[in-house]
Amino acid sequence: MVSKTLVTCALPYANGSIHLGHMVEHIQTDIFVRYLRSRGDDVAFLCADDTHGTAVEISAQKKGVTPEQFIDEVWREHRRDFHDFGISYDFYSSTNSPENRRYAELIYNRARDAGFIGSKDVEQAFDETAGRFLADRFIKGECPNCGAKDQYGDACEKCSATYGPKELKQPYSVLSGQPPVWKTSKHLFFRLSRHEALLKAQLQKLGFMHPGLAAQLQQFFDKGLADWDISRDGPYFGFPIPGEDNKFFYVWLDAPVGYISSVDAWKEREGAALDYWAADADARVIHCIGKDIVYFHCLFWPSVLTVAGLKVPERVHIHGHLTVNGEKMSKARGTFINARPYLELLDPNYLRFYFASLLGPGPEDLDFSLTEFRQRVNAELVNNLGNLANRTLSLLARDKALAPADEAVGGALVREVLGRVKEIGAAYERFDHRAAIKAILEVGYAANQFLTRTEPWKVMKTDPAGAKQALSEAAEVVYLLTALLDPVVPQLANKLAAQLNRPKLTFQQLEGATYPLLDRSQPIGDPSPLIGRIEEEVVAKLVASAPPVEVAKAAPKQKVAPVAEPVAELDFADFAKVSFVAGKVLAAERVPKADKLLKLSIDLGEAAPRTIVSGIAEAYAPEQVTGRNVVVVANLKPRALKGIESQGMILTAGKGGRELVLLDPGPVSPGTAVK
RNA sequence: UGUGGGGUGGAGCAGCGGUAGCUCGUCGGCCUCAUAAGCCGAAGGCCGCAGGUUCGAAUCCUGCCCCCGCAUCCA
Repeated sequence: MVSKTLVTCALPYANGSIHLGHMVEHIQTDIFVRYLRSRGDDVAFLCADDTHGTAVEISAQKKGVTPEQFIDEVWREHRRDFHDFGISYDFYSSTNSPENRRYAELIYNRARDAGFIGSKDVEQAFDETAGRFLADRFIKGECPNCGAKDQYGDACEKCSATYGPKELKQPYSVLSGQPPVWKTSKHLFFRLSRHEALLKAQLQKLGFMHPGLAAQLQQFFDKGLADWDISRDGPYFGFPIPGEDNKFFYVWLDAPVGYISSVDAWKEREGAALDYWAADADARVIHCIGKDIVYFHCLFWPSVLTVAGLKVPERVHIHGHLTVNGEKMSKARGTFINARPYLELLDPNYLRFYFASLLGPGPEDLDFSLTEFRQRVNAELVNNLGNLANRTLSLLARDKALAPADEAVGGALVREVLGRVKEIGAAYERFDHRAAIKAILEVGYAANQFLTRTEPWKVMKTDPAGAKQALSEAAEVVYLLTALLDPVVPQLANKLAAQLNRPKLTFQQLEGATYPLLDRSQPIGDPSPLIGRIEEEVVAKLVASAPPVEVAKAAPKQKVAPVAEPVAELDFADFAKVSFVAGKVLAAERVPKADKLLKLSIDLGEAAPRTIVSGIAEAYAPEQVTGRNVVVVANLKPRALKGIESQGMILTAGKGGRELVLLDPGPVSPGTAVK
């Protein structure tokens, strides 16, 4: 058993606000950490903002501030959000810190010395106006294959041809609109492939990660581990690479380093991190991440740490994502709920309890259903547990005195609860918070039953001592709840403790504890309702409240969320160029290896039927479309999809996927123009 | 199509070889200390489908269907 534990959450990207999706991770980890602390472990709980990269730079530019100013403001906001949700970070740092730079350099230098850094010349587009190299997605032009305009530099969205950005015709920079020039630049690569055997072994290590997800990573070995481009040419918002001229670490290199450097920042001591991260440190590291960034944490990160002579995490706990009312959080549906609007409407303990009651140890998604949220929290937290405390303490509050413990009469209920403490702690430890909550609720039921059975409010009139005895035993259970509930709803545990007029219990104290736990000579405090119910109207406001503009894209920054461009007005002349024609589907078949595509043969009244590939396979089976009349855009430039040339497009209505309907021109003969 | 996860009463889940269970919700009754809380009871399921193994399968095996995520991909 090691003496110290470092626990981290994934570093939120400094390009947007904290939302309820983030909170799933930070709340469950906070529960885990609070349990470990309660049990007496020496835990450091750290996190930081991930601040570098082009996305942040561009956001800052748009706002007319420097990147440093931008991330500083976001950092304050993030820190406040987490604080207000009761996330008990020992320190919340930033990757744009001197400590982080130092460790990024240290790791890089060690990797280089170990021969793990290679270099390769990469010819890249350069924007002379903007004075910077252009990543593939910052350069557009005409597809060399099909001539489609405004295609990105790596692949054509129209004909799915892949090519290098240099092959684009009429290329232009997205930043300046000017044609780029071609420059060769040296890029540095991390030789991940050298660690294949080591990583395979790492993934097999018991308890390191979810076995199913480890199996999924197998595909990367099958494809062959690719070496990893870790350098970007300046100007780039990040750290310069030592020994190189105008080269910077790619943001994903220095981001996880934040797990290390935040220890130094927290301790305000250079090298403090090595207490945890040195290969032989008497400590363990546990990361908590979402399933979207498994690759980085379970392949790249262990490899980097190993080559740098540092400790590989003992455990990477991977959780699922949050859906709202069963669907992905969406701005359009108003279900994209940020942390701040939630806090303005509702007590954070509700959400902490609700998430806890749903969170299992695995990577399954969990749903924030508004009705479920309100019903469960009201029934379980407020009615069962909150009311238990209140009904017990209210009766006791008449003179605030407890009965002396009498083991001959009482203690059965308390002993029963004590018998479950271990199980509850074990559940918290494996992130099976819903199992912990379930057990705690059973404690609540048992105590409520006990009160119904002993009827102290009635007995009080005939046998005051007996009633006191029963109430005091119930109060013991409430006292136990101060420890059991503390990881999930710490503020409420504090409140209970205050009403009992005692400090709250810890799991450590509960270990080997026996009845009675309460010092019966000490009076209790003033009871009051623990927490009120969630009102339906308030929950409704949660989704009704205008969703914030900025969408925080959790981790993979390389995927920039597409911004909906306003639909440009179209001249009638241009519109008239489009030829809509009625057609009849003669045959349809699925396209192999594509679950959205159907290959259709369509009669347009021409000499030969057209082949059109359409993304309707999720909504229609081949036999369902055969024989149907459809509307076809007949003069669209042909484009290859999955190697099949599609000679047109069929019109559909709906948002896509399964929700999609073919437009029917009615009973007209193939070739009839549609206007 | 590949890959991972999953299909158990209205909802969310547990059970993973031996009489189908928990919470929420619904309905009925009891109680009145308590935040219109609590307690008791009821209705509601051929455990995705079809085979097989077994004395016995929700639980093991085989095949299939459907859902979700990732990959591919959606003119």
